[in-house]
Amino acid sequence: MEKCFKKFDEKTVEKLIQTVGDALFVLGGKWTLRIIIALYNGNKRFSELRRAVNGISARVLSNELKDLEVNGFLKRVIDSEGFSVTVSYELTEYSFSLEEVVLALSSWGEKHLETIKKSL
Amino acid sequence: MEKCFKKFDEKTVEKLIQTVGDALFVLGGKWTLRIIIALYNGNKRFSELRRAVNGISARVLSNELKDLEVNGFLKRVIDSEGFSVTVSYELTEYSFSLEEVVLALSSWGEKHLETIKKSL
DNA sequence: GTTACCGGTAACCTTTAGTTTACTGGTAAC
DNA sequence: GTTACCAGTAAACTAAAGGTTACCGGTAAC
Repeated sequence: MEKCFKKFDEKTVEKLIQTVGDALFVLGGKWTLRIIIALYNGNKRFSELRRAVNGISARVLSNELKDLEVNGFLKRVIDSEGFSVTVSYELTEYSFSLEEVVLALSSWGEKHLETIKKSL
Repeated sequence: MEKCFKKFDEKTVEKLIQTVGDALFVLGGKWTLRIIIALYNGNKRFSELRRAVNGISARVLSNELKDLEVNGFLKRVIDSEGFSVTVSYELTEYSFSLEEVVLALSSWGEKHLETIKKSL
């Protein structure tokens, strides 16, 4: 039960610490992944995102969207064809490289919540 | 290239946002996962952890270890058999439910770093 | 013409996370 | 006996993240 867990050697652990750290540096924020996920089922406008990502303030959403654009996760799409200009946000292909991460976090988060509920 | 990404419906997205949020609430910190990973290749003592998890201060490590123990990720093991008492930290089985998350984050983090290097 | 939504921005404030420095009492090596 | 490692802790601080309130010009409905 104990020794069987020692499956990683030192070098591997060192590398895992580094790469997981790199990933969390980008994705570890409270809102980053939630915003990306909210765009998984199609483009959304600013106010739609505010509703989808419950609890986020306009200021934070605005800042996050800028960061996400700079980091290549989404594009700001301006449509000036109609009477009024509309802005919407569209994921880039790069965002979809996060699918594995999102699914792993999601299924762990779900199990974790169950575990907590049982222990109460 | 666009429509093919719309593979999640609204309900699914809503649930993903929730569960990923729950997971990040526990794991999203700067140090949490790094400490857990550092223990993957066997128990470590306080000062060993400080060295393994580069850059962490004693205070933060101490606090994190308390949280991790309360949340059931590790046990503080006191060995008073020798001449001097030694303390070490041991992962619980529950920590190993994180393997998928760790591997997903790690491989994404690695790819992300390459992407950034190329774009410079 | 007033009310409301849209896509934000600015200024200010609070909370959380993390750092630094200094210190503790005990063991052990030189 | 002094130097150093061990496992931390306390206090005081800084930095970063996030929240609150108020506001902007524009469109559009009633």
